[in-house]
Amino acid sequence: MSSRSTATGSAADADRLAPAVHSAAQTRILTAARELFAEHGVSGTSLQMIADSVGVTKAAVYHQFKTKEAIVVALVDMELGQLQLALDAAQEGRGGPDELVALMTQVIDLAVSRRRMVRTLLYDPVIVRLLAEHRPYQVFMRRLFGALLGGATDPKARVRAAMVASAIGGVVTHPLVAALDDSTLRAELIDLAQRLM
Amino acid sequence: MSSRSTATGSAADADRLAPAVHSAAQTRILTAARELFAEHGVSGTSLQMIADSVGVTKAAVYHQFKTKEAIVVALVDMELGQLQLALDAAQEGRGGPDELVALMTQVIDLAVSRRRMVRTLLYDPVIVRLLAEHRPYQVFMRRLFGALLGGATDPKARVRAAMVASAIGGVVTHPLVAALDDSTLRAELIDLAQRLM
DNA sequence: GTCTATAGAATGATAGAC
DNA sequence: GTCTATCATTCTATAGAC
Repeated sequence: MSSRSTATGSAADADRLAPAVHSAAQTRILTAARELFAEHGVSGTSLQMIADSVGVTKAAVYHQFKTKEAIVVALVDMELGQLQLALDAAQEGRGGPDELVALMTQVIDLAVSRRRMVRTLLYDPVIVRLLAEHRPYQVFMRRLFGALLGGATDPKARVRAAMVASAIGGVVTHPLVAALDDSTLRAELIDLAQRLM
Repeated sequence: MSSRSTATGSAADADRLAPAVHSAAQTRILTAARELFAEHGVSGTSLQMIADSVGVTKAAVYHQFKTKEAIVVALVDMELGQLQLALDAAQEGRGGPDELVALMTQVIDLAVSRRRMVRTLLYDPVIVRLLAEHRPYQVFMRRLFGALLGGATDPKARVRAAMVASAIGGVVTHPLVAALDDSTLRAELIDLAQRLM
């Protein structure tokens, strides 16, 4: 029926990231914005650039999204929504070390397939602030980190979890592996991640 | 006398990052800019913000640095200059696995002590483009990656090197370890990095 | 080394027509 | 859903006085 909300993991329904539906025009804008944000960052991307990339005027963009921040929020919702599904899938068969391995694999799959957006999502100052200030994002990030930490909160566990998380996020954005194709990168990452745990 | 320029390592003198000398006024501006760039990113920081932070007008800032990019370049020079010294020190006693361990330790020290700037340096789109387009930076990054790869260029080595590099860079900026003090963080990082190699 | 004042372009955002 | 036209604000950058 509804989602579980136990002490160990998933959030209550009210705190879940709601999957938003977008019109065709909105989708065109979001697709262009994703590409531009990935290349220039959020602050480095103007509404004029987005409008030009879509092939419409600024006014048309503002008709679809009230503010620039609304575009950022819609994009973050989409990306984190994917991550939420991955986390759900990993926690499906609950408990044990299997959960962590499953989570790792899911996250690696996602990170590799969305390489271009990962850096922006993890490190762009505008998005970092957004994630820190909006309740639903806070709740989700806590759940994700919780799964990564597996209950522990000591320095050793924190550094290890931070390392696994940023190693995955960092590798897929690293110039050294820019030329590698997705499947090679994914295979190597899974191999190395398991050695880290 | 002058620096070595063998096949394996250091760059010729002409390609080394030259240590610039700055006036007191310039240093005040660079210090303020470093803090603001770290928090808002380069694109998210205006010259007005820098001027306000220093306590002068924009015109005074422009008197010290001809353009905003000149400020970015000066900052990147300073930070990479530190890294260059660390790389020099690590390659002092040449060869063997010792070099890699020494490099790791040096880089971790630097990354931990400059936590706030690391994210900007590694991931800010403006700086990423700067590093990719300016010759001296390209040369230095190649040298650094070369030391990290230890000669190998296969996918496995690339992913491993990218992982070590981004694990260090990523961990020190990660919210999970924000509360840890420098020495704890450094110790845990060195421990984990060695297990990665 | 810093100021006032300003130029000229670009920014985010809105009103109203089609 | 998109357009033209416009607003107020901010942006980088410069000229010239002190």
